[in-house]
Amino acid sequence: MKSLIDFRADILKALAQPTRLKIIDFLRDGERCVCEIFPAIDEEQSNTSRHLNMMLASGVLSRRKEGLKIFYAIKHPEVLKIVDIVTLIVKQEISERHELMKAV
Amino acid sequence: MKSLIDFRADILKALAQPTRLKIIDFLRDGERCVCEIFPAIDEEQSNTSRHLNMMLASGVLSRRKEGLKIFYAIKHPEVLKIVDIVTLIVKQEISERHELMKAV
DNA sequence: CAACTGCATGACTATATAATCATGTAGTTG
DNA sequence: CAACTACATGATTATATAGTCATGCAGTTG
Repeated sequence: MKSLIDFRADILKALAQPTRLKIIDFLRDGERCVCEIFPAIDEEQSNTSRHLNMMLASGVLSRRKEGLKIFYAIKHPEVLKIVDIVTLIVKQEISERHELMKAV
Repeated sequence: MKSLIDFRADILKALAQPTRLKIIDFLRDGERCVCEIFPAIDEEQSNTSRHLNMMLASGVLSRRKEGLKIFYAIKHPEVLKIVDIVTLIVKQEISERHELMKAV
């Protein structure tokens, strides 16, 4: 049986990959069908589909069917908050490493 | 060369693993030496050391030497914010899945 | 300086992950 | 119903990751 900590790791893992981050970024403005997503992030349809299903399973995305198309959306708006905080940390890290370079 | 999105994935990856989450949780109250950390999270010293070094490299932890001991600490307080948000999402997910069970 | 302490790392194993190509399938349309 | 569209999935490959055991190494102490 999965513990609470495993669930937390699953959510974070669902965000911790470049292709998936690109998808999250693209879904910021709202739901999109797969046919829009994979060209936008420049990945294969099959690969994109796997990542979408993975994020669906871990509870990061939600899915809606409409005719032939399937629309994915960010399920919890908090996810975007996380991504934004990470962006902030990265900026701090980069400017810090930049300072270290200048010091040499 | 690494892109910004790769750096973001690296930070998230550093958090997206049960053993590392346990370490983060244990470091909430401040810096600790390795000799305190690995018994607290009930992992081998070598394994703990690898995870600590990994989180150090990705910028999640900082390190301080003092005699024989090496103290690790959470470098960016924002990291705790992220973990807290994830906990919130997990709780929402679990209560939602609980509702689904009742519906059956 | 010999023995010890605290941590890191090499070598290895088992497992997970990401990506690709080909194919399958549900639903739509002429 | 045949052809098509949009998406998912099987099979495979290459690479990454987590963990273990043994060993190395820096710094401390008697």
